Amino acid sequence: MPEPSEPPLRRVERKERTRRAILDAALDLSDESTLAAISLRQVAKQVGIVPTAFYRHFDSIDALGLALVDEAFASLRTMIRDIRRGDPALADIVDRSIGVLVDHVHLQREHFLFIARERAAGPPGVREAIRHQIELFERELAADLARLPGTDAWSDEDLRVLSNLIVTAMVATAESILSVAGRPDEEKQIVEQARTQLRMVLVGALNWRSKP
Amino acid sequence: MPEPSEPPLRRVERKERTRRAILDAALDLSDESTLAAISLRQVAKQVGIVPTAFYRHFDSIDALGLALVDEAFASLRTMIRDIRRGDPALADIVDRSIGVLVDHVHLQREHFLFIARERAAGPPGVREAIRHQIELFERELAADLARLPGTDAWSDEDLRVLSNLIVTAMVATAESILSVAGRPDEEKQIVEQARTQLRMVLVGALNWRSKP
DNA sequence: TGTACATCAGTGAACGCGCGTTCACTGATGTAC
DNA sequence: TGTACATCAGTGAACGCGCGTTCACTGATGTAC
Repeated sequence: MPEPSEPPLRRVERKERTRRAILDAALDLSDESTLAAISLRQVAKQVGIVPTAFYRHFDSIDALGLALVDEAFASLRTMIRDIRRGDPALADIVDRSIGVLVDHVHLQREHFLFIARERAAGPPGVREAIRHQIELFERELAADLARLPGTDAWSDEDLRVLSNLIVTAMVATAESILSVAGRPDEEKQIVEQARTQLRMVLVGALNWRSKP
Repeated sequence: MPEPSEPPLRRVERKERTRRAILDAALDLSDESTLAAISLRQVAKQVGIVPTAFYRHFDSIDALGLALVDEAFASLRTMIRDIRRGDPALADIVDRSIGVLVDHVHLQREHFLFIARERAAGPPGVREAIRHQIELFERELAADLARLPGTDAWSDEDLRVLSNLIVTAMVATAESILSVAGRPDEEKQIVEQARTQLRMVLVGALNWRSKP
């Protein structure tokens, strides 16, 4: 009697598996253009289900988009946790942060692409959700910055402004890395550029408030 | 005998007028989502021509997209010229540059929206064209920065890095302004934030190379 | 100025296709007893 | 354990619609003589 290596899946497990396949297919297909341009039928075809079965999992492509935003930012949050881990000695904070960013851009390539693209071109609800998540990141970064030595005299406002500048530069760095995928020399240049930028910004920050 | 106020249009003039109407309609329609999601028939309908007449002017929606990139950047270049005009006294360069940017974002709202959106989500050729144009801006800005006092000892590389950081921050500022359209209070905050960021970056730049 | 012909922006019918959504259904899985 | 019924993920036919593209055309404008 052959030993069954895979126990049969429960109904809920099968459903979850199809849901995953739909999310993966949508992420994959929208990489070719954008969420706004893919059809329910394309997704269903790629998953291997009949178009009407889609409705058992999502109300619309827009609802699917919001689920993808949640997923993408969940994976970004593990990145932030990695950056936070270890002590924030100012000396190597730049190198370590950018190192983690680069690693995650490669590991979570599709999620970064999705966010970069739909932030600007997604359905309104999706854009809004992404904007909100990025704002949350800025707030967290501002709180982290407040813990660094040398920022004691800073106003909350200035912390947020600096945080926004850093997040903007990091988003742009991630986009640049994605746009030169497969050309390691150009990527190295971008990474080096990001390091220099972050250092320049920190030099500016450390010399801030000496002026008005 | 009534005096004819409008002389009859030549055939080439009529054609040019239709071409303009097509470009305007495409810009208008893609504002609702993205170039990748609008159809030739939607454009034709908005212009008031039959779908097949579209082909008298463009080979495809993609070709139309490239024409829009050219137009959008032509209008951006008038902005750059405005910023360049007048002497580059470091004192008010930040306020003046951001003032011009804000004015142009309002005047050329649709062009800025188009670039922000299609940069991330447009057809590949369109993305490429936008990326190229932004790179040209960075080079020009680097050349301008080289003429400022205090950058004599800078390497070309560092000038490009600083230029990229500034352009990135300004693109992000333009996007933020567009996203809060019609809420002047929030816009004021964004503009104030952009000023502070640019000053922080310049403080960093002025103190650069004192370090390694 | 008048005539004959060429150009060409825009027309309109037609095509096959993929779209989102409706509906009644099937049949395996789950549950109550 | 066995039976009877409920649930529900996925099916398949059908709908009306908008899509890009083809083709032969019209008729106003332009040009040559």
